[in-house]
Parts: sequence; structure tokens; C-alpha cells
Amino acid sequence: MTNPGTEHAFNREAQYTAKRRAVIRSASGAFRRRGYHNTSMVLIAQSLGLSKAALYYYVKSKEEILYECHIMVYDAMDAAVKSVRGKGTTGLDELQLLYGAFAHLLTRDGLGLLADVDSLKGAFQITVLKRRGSIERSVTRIVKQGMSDGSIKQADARVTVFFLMGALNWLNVWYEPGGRLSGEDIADAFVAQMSQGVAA
Amino acid sequence: MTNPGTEHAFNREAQYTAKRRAVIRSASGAFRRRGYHNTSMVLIAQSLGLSKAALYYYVKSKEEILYECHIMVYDAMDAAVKSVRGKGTTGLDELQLLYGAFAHLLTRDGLGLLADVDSLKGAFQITVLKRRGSIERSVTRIVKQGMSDGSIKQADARVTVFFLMGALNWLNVWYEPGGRLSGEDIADAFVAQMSQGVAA
DNA sequence: AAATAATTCGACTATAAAGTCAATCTATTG
DNA sequence: CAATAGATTGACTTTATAGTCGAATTATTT
Repeated sequence: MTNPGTEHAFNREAQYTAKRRAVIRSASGAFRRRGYHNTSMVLIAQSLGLSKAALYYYVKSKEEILYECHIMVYDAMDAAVKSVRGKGTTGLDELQLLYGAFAHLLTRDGLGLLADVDSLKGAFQITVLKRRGSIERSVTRIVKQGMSDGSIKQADARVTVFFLMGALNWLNVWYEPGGRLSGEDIADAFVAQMSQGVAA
Repeated sequence: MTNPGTEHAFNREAQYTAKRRAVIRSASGAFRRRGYHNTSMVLIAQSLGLSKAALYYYVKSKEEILYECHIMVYDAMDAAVKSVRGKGTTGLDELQLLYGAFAHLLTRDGLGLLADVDSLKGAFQITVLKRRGSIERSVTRIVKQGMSDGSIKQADARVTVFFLMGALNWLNVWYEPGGRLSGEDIADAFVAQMSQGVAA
């Protein structure tokens, strides 16, 4: 190694961030299944084979975990928005790509939108609401584009978007991984229904 | 009065139930805006001009309030189901009536579906989940009828219903009474979008 | 207006769960 | 194989809030 000591330092750091991510992901699943306030730090710790105190080596507070859970999903959604930008020939086309990507994130990829924004305080809440607003605006932009190019029927764009986002958010409540329907099935069905619902 | 004493006894009883309902309704709004766990009994009491202790004259526990909030909505939804039964000429027609009625309940009538089923324990939770399942089954029945009579396009009925119920549930998060859009506007938009989305 | 019943409250207890910390264990490095 | 840094813990404190209770207040009846 040209830079002695670096490789181990990196491993340490990498393991730390990996374990931190594991905490967030594990908590995210528990929050989705049982709700934020019905999930204790002790339970999160146990499900990772740790003590509660060890958890605080990786996170500053329970609220921070919730915050990171939200951010994790919104990062993935932002990436999806970016990846479909300009890919569709029409607004409807692009909306289909994005909506399908969202549905995949929330089923196949094991991510889950959490409703519990109210439990975040101050800057945490503001940031999360901003991120959600940003996603909604991206979708609205595509919907409006579709209305301009004639692929999507005229309607109140905001209501249309809320309608569609609502269907996605409800996934958390009823979708169970490994159930009768795969993430693909659901994504396909959602895209089909969304598509027909907004088409001109 | 042929039954002396009854009229006052009735007033007492009526006032008690009226006040109890006020507790439930007030709490329902607070739960929707701030979340169940972020709403303390003290706050519910204050918003009614009562002390916390007085609250316990009307309800047995905070959990009971949450339970009643759920039941209140499901009662109204059951009534809606009943009122449209057999009214539509086709499945799609009936679904439009029901979906519009649901949207009205959740906007104009100030009712709100709560997501926090996880905070209910034992029999409370079981009952609420049963009621929700019952509503979903009613909607599914209508959707399937529509698929039979050719008014609704073939698809997985359960996913279709979850999609539609999700949009309704999300209303709690973004709908604000007295905002830019009236309950009517939203109900109309929702029915239109739902309708086109599922039509054959 | 005395007696009774309904309603409300202040001041308390109980409890669950978040968060802290000094001590300990484990891995890494020179 | 010390010595140092990283990781984990048991036992503790703190805090928020649900829930209780006897006393006080208000309304109703005779």
C-alpha cells in the first residue's frame, strides 16, 4: 500500500457506516410494521443483537433514526426522478416510468414511506416536508407537461398528484413482501391503473 | 308528561353522550393533525375547556378514544355502502356513487381516517381491522360486479381497491378544510380520476 | 333549602421508554 | 505483548404523560 494505515482506517469507517445503515434499515421496517411510537429503542437494538446503549454509538437519538428513514426513501425517489428525466416521449410516458420506479422502490426494494412526519421536530420536520414537497413538485411538473402535450387529460394537477401519491403511500399498510403478489405485479397494476386514470 | 322524571333523565343522558361525542370528534381532529402519540390527553382536555381528569368521566382510556375515532368513520362508511347498494345501474356506476360518498365523508363532513391502528391493542385492534376489512370487501364486491357486467376492466380486484382506498387515506395528510379546494371539488376530481382509471 | 346525584378539578401516582455514562471487552497497531 | 482506539454493555437518571382519587363544585329533585 502506498498509503499505509489507510486501508484499515477505511474498513473501520466502512463498517461503521454499514452498521449505521443497518440500524436505519432495521428500524425503518419496524416503524412501518408497528409504527414509530410503538417501536422502542430496546426492540430495535434486540433485532440487531445489540444493547440499547450500543445503538447510541451509531445514532444521536430515536428522532434521528426516523429522520434518516425518511431521507433514505426520498433520496431513492429523487434518484428515480433524475433517472427518468427526459426519458419519456410524452408526459404520460415519463409519468409511467416514474410511477413504476416509485412502486418498485416501495415494494421490491423494501423501502417504505412513513407517515409519521408529525413526530419530527424543528429542522428535521422542515427538511422532510421540503423533500416530500420537492418530489411532489417533480411529479406535478411531469403531469403538467403531459397536459400540455395532450397525453394527459386536463384536470387540477395537484389533486391528480395527491391522488396518485396516496395510492403509493397506502402500500405500506397492506403490502407484505413475499405475499400473493410480487412487487412487479403490484408495480404493473399500479402503472396500468394510474395510466388509464390520467390519460387524455 | 306521562312518564314523570323521564324528560330530565333523558336530557342528562343526551348531554352526556353529546359531550362524549364532542370529546371523540375533537380528539379525532387533533389525532389527524398531530398524530395520536403527539396528542396528549391534557391537550385534548384543554381544547374542550376541561381538565384532564374530567375527560376520564367520559372515556375509559386514551386508547378507547382512538378506537371510537376509527369506529365513527367506519360507521359512516358502512352507512354510505348501504345507501348506494343497488342504486347503480352498473358496477362502475355504483362504485362512482360510493367513492364520491367516501370522499365527501372525509372532506366535507370533517371525518378522517386514521392510520394508527398499531396503537390499538387486543380486541380494539381486531375489531377495527375487521371493520376496515368489511369496507374493503364491500368495495371489492362492487368492483367485481363491474368486471362481470363489463363496466370495469379486468384486473386484480384487491389491488384495484387498495389503490383507490390509498388515495382516500392520503386525504388526511394534505386536505385542509377551507383551503383552495372545497370538499366537493375534491370529491368530483377523485370520482373522475377513479372512474376513468378503472373503466373498461 | 336540604338532600341527592352528576360533573369537574387539583394534586397525586405509576410507568414506559428515551437517553447517559463509567466500566469493560475486543480489535488494531507499533 | 503492551498500548491505544473502537465497540459494547449494565445500571442508572430523566422525562413525559397516562391514569387515579378524594374533595369540591354545580345541577336536580323533593
